[in-house]
Amino acid sequence: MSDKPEISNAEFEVLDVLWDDHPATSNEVIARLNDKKDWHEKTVKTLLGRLVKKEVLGFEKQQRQYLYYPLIAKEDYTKKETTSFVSRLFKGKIAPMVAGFANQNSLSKQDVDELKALIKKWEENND
Amino acid sequence: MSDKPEISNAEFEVLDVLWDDHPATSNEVIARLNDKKDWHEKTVKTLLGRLVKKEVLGFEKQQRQYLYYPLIAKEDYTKKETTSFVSRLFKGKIAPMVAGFANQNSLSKQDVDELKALIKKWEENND
DNA sequence: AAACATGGACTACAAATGTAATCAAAATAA
DNA sequence: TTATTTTGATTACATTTGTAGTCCATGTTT
Repeated sequence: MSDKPEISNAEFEVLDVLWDDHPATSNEVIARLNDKKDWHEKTVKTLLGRLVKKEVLGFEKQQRQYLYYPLIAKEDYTKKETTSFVSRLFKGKIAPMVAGFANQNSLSKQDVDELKALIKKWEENND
Repeated sequence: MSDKPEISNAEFEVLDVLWDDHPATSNEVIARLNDKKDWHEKTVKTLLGRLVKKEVLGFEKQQRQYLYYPLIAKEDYTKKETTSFVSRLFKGKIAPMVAGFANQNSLSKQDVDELKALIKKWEENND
């Protein structure tokens, strides 16, 4: 039925600023990307166009400009990506991935507290 | 100094069977991939060649064939990939990623136990 | 109104990627 | 030994991706 979008890295950056706040004109997107990336205006417009063609973004005309907005929720996207990432690299097991992460990066107390909260919630639902 | 390998999806599949067991001839790799992927022999060989060129794989000649083996550890690769994944999609915070995962997939008791063990270990080292 | 600026559409083009086929040298079979 | 097979090396080719440039219609400035 519906095809998985297959969003490239560069496209993702564009989509991400729209997730942050939308709708937005191409110029707003360009301006916001300017902080992070050193992309030519035309490049960003190409990426916007590609995302529209991929049905990842929609837009509505405001006079002569377009107001772009995401057609997929960041949450949905990240969940799917995470599932496939964990499945590819960690045989679908989340703990080894967290272990590798913790080992490479430093976990803050807050990270740990949040994880504990998650676990607690899980345990409440599974007893 | 050293370049990040930039391993494509197809290349990753090949590398992954070599992580499972190596060294291996191209035919062994092809055979093992056959279970998962429906790739032509020539395709796999191309991928092996590209991985060698990228210095992700090494090989030594055994008579006329090559015995391929990984030049990078899966553990190192997954750690780096995980860090960059979490950083891109979750602003570097591990808990939201686990939350999204747990919400999309079902966590087993074992998953939770492993997470708890990780946390415990962290707490022992940080008091 | 004439000239210029702006915005999206279309075109460009090299590198990476997926997916093989062809070639040549060596090993093997007839 | 001659034909055939096998193996890696080289070549092929469409698509995707990164990164813009050009065209054209419309909006804006003088």
